[in-house]
Amino acid sequence: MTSKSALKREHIIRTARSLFCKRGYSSITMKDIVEACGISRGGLYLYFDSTHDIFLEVLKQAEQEEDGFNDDFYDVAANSENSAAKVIGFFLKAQRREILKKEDSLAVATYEFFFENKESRKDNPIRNTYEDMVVMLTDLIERGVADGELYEVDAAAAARNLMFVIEGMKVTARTMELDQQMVDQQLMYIVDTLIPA
Amino acid sequence: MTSKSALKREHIIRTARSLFCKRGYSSITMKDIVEACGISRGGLYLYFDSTHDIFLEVLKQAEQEEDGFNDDFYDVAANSENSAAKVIGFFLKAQRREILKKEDSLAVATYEFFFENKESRKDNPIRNTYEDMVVMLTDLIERGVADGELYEVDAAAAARNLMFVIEGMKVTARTMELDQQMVDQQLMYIVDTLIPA
Amino acid sequence: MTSKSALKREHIIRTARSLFCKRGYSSITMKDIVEACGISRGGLYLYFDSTHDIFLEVLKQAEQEEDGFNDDFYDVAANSENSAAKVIGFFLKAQRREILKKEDSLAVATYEFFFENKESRKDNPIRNTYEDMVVMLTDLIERGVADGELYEVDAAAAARNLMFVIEGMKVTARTMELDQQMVDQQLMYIVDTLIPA
Amino acid sequence: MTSKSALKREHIIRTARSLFCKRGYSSITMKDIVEACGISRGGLYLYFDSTHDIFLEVLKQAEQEEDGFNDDFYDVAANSENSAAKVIGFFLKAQRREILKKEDSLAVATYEFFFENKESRKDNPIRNTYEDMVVMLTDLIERGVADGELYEVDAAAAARNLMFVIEGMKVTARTMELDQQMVDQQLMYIVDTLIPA
DNA sequence: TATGAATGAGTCTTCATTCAT
DNA sequence: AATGAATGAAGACTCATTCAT
Repeated sequence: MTSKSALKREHIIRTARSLFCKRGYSSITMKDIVEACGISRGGLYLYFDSTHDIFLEVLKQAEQEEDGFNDDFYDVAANSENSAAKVIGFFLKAQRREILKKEDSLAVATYEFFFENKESRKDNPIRNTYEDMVVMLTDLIERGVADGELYEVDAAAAARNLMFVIEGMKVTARTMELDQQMVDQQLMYIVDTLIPA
Repeated sequence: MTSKSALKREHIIRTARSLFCKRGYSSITMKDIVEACGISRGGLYLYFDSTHDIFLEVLKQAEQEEDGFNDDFYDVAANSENSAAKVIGFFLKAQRREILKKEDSLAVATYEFFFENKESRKDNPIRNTYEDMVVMLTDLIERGVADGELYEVDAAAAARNLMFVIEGMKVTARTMELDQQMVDQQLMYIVDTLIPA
Repeated sequence: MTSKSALKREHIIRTARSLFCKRGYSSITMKDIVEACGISRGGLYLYFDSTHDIFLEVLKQAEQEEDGFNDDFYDVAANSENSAAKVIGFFLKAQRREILKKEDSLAVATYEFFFENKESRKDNPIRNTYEDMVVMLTDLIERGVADGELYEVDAAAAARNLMFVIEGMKVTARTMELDQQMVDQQLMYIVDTLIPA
Repeated sequence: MTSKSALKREHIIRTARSLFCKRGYSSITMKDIVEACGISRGGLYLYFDSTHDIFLEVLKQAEQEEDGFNDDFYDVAANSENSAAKVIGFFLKAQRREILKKEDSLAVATYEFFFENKESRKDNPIRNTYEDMVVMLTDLIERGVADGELYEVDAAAAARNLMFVIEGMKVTARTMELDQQMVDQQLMYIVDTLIPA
């Protein structure tokens, strides 16, 4: 049975998450969260000491969901029936969604959080998930190269390159303008540099 | 003639810039700037109404300096004596510096600023300089392709790809960890996808 | 039979007392006591309504212990075998300990409590014990004077004088500095003014 | 010319002082002072950072006034025309006022302050003034003894004894009850132990 | 122009106290 | 009896902004 207290904690995290998605990290105050949750000032402090702590929790939870995707991705990648090209396509499609996501994205909040918290950079859920992804991509590309499906590229470098392009588009979508067309153009370009026509 | 007032304005902008470099955009207050400048509270308001306005001015000035570089780059690129490969190398070396710059970089402040100011995204100096760069790179790559110096790529897509990888590394260097080695690996990789060995 | 409830009450009082000894009266909150006792917030309120009430109870109990000493003192004083000088020496030695006691003393808390609670000044356990002591000392000195053991002093005034010097040293030890040597000097001085060499 | 700012500072100190006299130290908040002064919350912070700092200033000022008395006392004591007995009488009369002072006394606030601030005990204006007084009294009693005006007492011990009795009465007047009669009785007693009839 | 004192709104944080279980 | 979640009032502190000089 989930205790009432655990449910409330959940409620706070979910509410806070939607605030962080809408308005980023830096500008959110404990008061904002209190009001959005419809609880008392003191009540929030029973569960969390600061927006920093709350965001960490939001991140942790978001990563768990993301890990779900990664697991799926891993399964797909591990299945030798699927060609590397196909898996890469699957991956890019998912990333495309992330890049273009507006309402529901923690991207801006996460950037802001890590700008402010240099200490947290080394060991945090985001970082770990990120590195996992690099490893999976590297393996995948290696396999593709071995199978002659992909160009003869340095798999590790290519994997990271992919990640940097995606990261670059993610941040550009949130600081300048980035339309769907351009994302598609880029993804296509990446595919072209990896997969012989 | 530079009036006293213009000098003071300059002084404010320069001082604020160093604050923004050190501590980003969001956390800087009018009070911080007043204190760093050694002027009076009221005095600052004679010149600027908010940190927002000041940052805009800082950006404008930073872009002017950058334009200086762009002009140089343009000259180098336009000089038909220089091979496209050589110019791209020149460009990448400059970007490498930007990516790894710690002390003196407005990157974090700029990200924070545009995260908070969605309105400013469409028309701002950064954006314009950025687009100028894309155009120059596109021209350059086109020429390289035409000369048979580069692989047969879609010049526009390749130019943007370059920019996204760089942007991705810039933001990663400021939210996670990114060492010089990895930057070099990536730049090498880019070169390899463009320039036949 | 000691009920469970009475035991808990005891536990609270004892725990609170050690807090008051360590940190005085004013700064102690109900929360502090709850946490030190390891009981629930609501639980404490079943027994006491405020730190004020708790402190009163602590005082009452402390006075009972002190009354034990006073009874002993009274017995010693009443025993005509003991010279007045000897009894006074016995008394001063005990006071010396009190004055210099650091860890385990309620002195600061008591001062703070009565500073804040003017109403309680007239009738409280401290006051009563104090007056008992004055009476005992007065009797003792009277006897000593009658026996020719002490100088011819006004016994009531001398008794109070003794008490004021002690009080003065007690408070000085807790607001300024007061070393053991000075206490001894003073006790010696008092003895000299009372007892012919 | 006294600047407006210095006047306001003065105003704050005077207002705070009367609060400290009325209600002691611990219970006074920055808000209390703000309201008593009729200024804004932020306004007070322009001058002082905490009640601690304000009280220190109040003490400093009070000590300056007290030093005025001490100077007078010193002059009287130094004038060889005045017998030691007369000077002691002068001193005791002044202390009598202090002990019985109700409205206008910083005594309680000062005790509370030093209970809370053990660090400040060693070097603070109160302490210094106190030690000055001990020295003056010691000199005075020494002289009185030399002149045969006083009993043959240890001057240093007698001076401190005097101070402790006074301190004892001061604190007793503020934690229990102490009427004028008892004070007079005690002062008389002190005189009797020092000055032959 | 320039100053810096002054304001007051906004946020953080802690606690006494209550109350459903 | 006992728990501990919840509340809301209270106080600390900071800043953007104004204004008299």
